[in-house]
Amino acid sequence: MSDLLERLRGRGWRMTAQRRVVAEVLDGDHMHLTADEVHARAAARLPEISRATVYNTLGELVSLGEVLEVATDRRAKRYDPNAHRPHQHLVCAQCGAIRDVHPTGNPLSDLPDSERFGFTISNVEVTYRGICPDCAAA
Amino acid sequence: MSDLLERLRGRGWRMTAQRRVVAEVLDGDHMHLTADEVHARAAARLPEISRATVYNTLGELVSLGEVLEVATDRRAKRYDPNAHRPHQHLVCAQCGAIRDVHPTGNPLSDLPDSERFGFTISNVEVTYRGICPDCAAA
DNA sequence: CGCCCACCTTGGACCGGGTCCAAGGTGGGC
DNA sequence: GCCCACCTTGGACCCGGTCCAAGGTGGGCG
Repeated sequence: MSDLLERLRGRGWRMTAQRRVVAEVLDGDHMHLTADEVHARAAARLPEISRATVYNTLGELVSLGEVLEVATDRRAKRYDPNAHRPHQHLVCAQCGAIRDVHPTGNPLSDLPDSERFGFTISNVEVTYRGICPDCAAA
Repeated sequence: MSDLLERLRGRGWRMTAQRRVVAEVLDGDHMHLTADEVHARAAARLPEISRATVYNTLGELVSLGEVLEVATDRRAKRYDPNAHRPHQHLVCAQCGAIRDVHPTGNPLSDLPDSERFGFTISNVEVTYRGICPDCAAA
């Protein structure tokens, strides 16, 4: 994702200060930030960026396939910049910490035809839930 | 789930007309209703039942383990009365239809220790997404 | 190099699902 | 049959997210 900006420009994305800042925030640590957290970090560099623009930009990055939306709880969506390697998520039921994980095997092969009800399945999401070491210690 | 009412009474649940109606709505067809849909069906039998009571009752049924909350999209939570047989969900990406499915194998065994980051994992949710036959035909 | 317009940004209103609260009602043990 | 702990109610409120009309600007073209 490091040359994200080039790729976007190459796809005809008009480059603006706001979009650059949002892309750079995501490109930093590989975290799972909420839109509000992205907004806060972006605003630290570009104070008057609006919430609406952050939402717009995140939405575009998602539809360009550069960022993944993850909805592991019913609070805010989170944005995962690790869009180029397939993975699943491990979530702490207590503090909400999220880690990317890479299960072996293909979960799709666990679903027999008789359990597919004629659906054309395109995608499988797996969420592992448990208690993280920090919360277990506390 | 057919003697749900007995079980609840046995657990010291005070029986009221509202709770009975909500439990009966869920006990009917094994569907995945939203709270508003439960409210609508309950109100058909008990016209002045309030939204708040439906939410309270659903919340209690969930914490008693009699009903499962399923959050397959970011719209309303759905309530799954099939709490006594473990299963996963198959969701139509277009119309939102949901089916219970029973994959073979244990998805937990696909996650090597090195990918568990010290978490104590208690639960795995799998959501299969695709297009249902009806939407494919249209 | 500068113009110009298609596209972008903005703040604020609005939306929908859900939660909270204080006041009034009622199941069911005694 | 009484009484109170527990339940229900409607309405206010919360929060994440979306929409909109008005104003700003990147960057292709001459």
